[in-house]
Amino acid sequence: MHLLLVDGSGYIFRAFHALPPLNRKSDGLPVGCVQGFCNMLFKLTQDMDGDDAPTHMAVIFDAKGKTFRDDIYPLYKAQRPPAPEELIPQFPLTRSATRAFSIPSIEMEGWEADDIMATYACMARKAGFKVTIASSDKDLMQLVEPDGSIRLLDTIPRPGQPPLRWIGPDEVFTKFGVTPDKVIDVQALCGDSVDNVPGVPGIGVKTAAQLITEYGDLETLLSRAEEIKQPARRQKLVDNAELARISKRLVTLEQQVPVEIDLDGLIRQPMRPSALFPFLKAMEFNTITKRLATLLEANPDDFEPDATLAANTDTPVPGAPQRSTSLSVAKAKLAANMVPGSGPARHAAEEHARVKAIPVNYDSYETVTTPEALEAWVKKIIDKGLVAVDTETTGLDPQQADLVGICLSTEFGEGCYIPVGHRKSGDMFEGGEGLVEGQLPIREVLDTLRPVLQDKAILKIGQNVKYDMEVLTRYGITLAPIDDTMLISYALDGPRYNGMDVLAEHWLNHKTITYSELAGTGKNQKTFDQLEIAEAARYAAEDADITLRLWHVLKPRLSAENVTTLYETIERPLAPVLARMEARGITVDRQILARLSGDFAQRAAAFEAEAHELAGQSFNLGSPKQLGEILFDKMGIEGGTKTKTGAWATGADVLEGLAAKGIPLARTIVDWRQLTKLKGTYTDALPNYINPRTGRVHTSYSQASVLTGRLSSNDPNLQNIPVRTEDGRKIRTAFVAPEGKTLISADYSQIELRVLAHIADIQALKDAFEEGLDIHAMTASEMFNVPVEGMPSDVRRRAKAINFGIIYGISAFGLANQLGIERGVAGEYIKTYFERFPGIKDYMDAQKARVKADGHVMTIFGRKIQFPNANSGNPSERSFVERASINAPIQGSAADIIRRAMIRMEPELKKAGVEADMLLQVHDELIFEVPEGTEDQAIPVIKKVMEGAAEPAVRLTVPIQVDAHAAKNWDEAH
DNA sequence: CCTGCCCCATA
DNA sequence: GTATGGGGCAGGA
Repeated sequence: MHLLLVDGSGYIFRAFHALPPLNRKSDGLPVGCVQGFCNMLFKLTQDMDGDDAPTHMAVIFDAKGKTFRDDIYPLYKAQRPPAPEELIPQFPLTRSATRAFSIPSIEMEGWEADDIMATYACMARKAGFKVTIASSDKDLMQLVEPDGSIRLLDTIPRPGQPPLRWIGPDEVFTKFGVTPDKVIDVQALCGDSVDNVPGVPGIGVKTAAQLITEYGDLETLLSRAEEIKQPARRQKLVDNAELARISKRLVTLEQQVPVEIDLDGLIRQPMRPSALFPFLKAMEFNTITKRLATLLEANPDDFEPDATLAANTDTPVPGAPQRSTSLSVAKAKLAANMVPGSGPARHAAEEHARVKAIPVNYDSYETVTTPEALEAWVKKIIDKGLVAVDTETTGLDPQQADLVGICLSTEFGEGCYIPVGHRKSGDMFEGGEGLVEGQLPIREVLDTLRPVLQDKAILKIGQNVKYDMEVLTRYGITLAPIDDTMLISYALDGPRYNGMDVLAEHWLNHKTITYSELAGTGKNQKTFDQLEIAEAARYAAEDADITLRLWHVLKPRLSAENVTTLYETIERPLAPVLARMEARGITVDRQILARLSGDFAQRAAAFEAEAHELAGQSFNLGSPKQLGEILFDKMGIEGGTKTKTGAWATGADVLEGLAAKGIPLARTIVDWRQLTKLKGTYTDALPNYINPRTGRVHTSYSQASVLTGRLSSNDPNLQNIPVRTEDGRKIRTAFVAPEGKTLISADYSQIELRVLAHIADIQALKDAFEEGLDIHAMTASEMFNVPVEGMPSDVRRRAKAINFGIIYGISAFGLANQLGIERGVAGEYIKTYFERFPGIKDYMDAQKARVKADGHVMTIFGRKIQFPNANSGNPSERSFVERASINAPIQGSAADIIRRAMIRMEPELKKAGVEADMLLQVHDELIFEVPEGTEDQAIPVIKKVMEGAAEPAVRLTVPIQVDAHAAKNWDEAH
């Protein structure tokens, strides 16, 4: 028994590249490839004839669409150009050709041809077959068997070489330097630039083969990577272990594809003139027709050309065996990836168990107070190639806090604390005087550690490393490269377990010492420099120890759960970018804010007096409770609603309603609230955030707080600076460029609607964006049959609300509230919208189904957004999850896009020779500071980076538009 | 002094 | 209808 498997897709591309480009038949259909394909197929069967002729045969093709490999690594084969246009109609024709030759043609959605071939080869070998795979694809070399039961056959003509070249174990060894069973391990390390398999950067086939030969296999190599002598090579492997594991999964062929045809279905059939000649004649392949006519002793004139083949169809050839029609099997997830017992998942589980089993031992921690001890730690770090680092400081503001100590750990269960800034508790007014004795001088410690902290070959692991980076930057140390357990956890599980204490509790079942236990709480809480060194050391060294443990638990999960790409391409590189933005800060004009505060205070006081007058009594306008009682109890206004705790609702929408009903007090309160809000939250608060050292305001971005992947900003929050009202915008005028500089604001136009159009594949929306239309007006025109020209503003406003509603997972209830209309009317609007844009409903239903089935939805860049209560018994909770699951991929994909833009921005600006400092991010907007007069150089670069940020990982099917303006303050630049 | 609630600023 | 952070009030320590 002998099975011949033909790599059909390989044959097509070979035919395409080997033959003169445009060979068309008389009706213009390009068929050059089909012709080449037929010739090669025919020649192969002729060449294989003889004593050892195949008894079974099939041609296997790649199916359209994604495979499980795209889930593992979205960049897989990402840089492949799309198939040439003239090739596209020829794909189905090659299937028809195969069937015309009475050979089964097999392809399955969700799998590559290689997987199907691997499956058949494996099946056949077990059944005692000999297997030949006609392909020169090196990825198939992993299937070669030492006993010769599976071989490849390379039939590409090469000058000076025999037409048929067998590839057995020896040939594989020549190519990869290892036996066939180790080929995947080698490929995992060296990668493949053609298919975009990453491998370990900087490791080629030779090095890979040498490493695998020495360590036996990939997993052993990775677990013992720290033993490698060459520092650079060791570091590459330690850093990129997960990438290697991913690569291995990408190159490993699946041998368990659920094929529908068994081996008996592949028994060779004689060529049948009734199948063959109608096809060949339709294709107008005269030469091969003649040759086959001779061979089969048939007369082609007895057959009519198959008319169905004149067009571009995949109609089966009449008379061809039924079983050989193409298969289309629904994409199924590979069992191997789901089972916890398999490769990366098992590795992750084992690491978790190993780390968890070792209890925290505070006695094992060391306090470093001598140069010798410090040197010993440096040596340990160099030997190990990685270190967990944590800094202890006097406060929480990374732009102000002073360094008090550094903790390190190279081996979990161990750790040290290096105190450098503990102060004596001297007189209480000065807050202490002088350093506690017995600490190494801070300069000496930093100078000793600097080489390892900046060493490219030593990985620094931290929890919320951005903080430590900012502190250390102020002491002249650039911490790099880094890994961050908080960000790894965020990439895996979202913001669910933020904070090291929660992570330690959850993953290690260990309660860490809390800072309150150590330093007290409230206004008497000690700052870190006031703590006893011995006490501080336990807490601090534990931080480093736990961080390293968490890293060992969490890092392997990245590859086991297909999150490596997200982490490596978005989260990890973003942290240093944010650190620099925070360090730069932005100039805020104190005078402007002070003037505004005065103005707002005066006007608010007038409103307050007016309100007391109208209410007929004095009361606290800031108390919703008192206000509600006055409006609805004392004044007896009808129609008030209660909040869920039973208090009167007095929100702005309620008050607007009352004002419209002719209650002047309501309007007065709204106006008063607006002014006091602006004053309290902005004009009074912001000046307190001006850093005395830099004279600027430094917000802090949280990279790991938001479910959808957005950033959040706090202390102060610079992502909610007012913009909608005139008074509000005045606050923006206080955000200024310093002398000699200009601000640039660049914002994505309608990014979320564009993302929606792409994800949900809504042609009407895409067309509108392509044509640069006013999207809300277009929607209004579609929905209400009103021409865009001269459209009343209220019609557009309604459409705009609906568009936003769609993004938010619309409900009739919510839309009615927003527009102040009846529920029923809102329901009709939604119905009409779904009719006009039918794909939207499909998208929404798909997300709802997905979140129920998987417990998560995904952005286009593979960020998973978890909804643990997707199947909650509580109906309102469930509806909430449904709406959020509709919104999350849209908001999240947009968030991923701007994150990618931010990561690329600095290098691209530098490359373009443009000096521009990125200062702020406000979800769809980036703010820069540039030297005055260079705006026109900076803006095009900024726009280009932002507009192209999705590429090449995702090719968006809508244009992305960024608007950018320059001015001296944020209000005018926006 | 801490916490929950209400309200409101942004995308 | 989505996602946040923060100020002020009120109530319970």
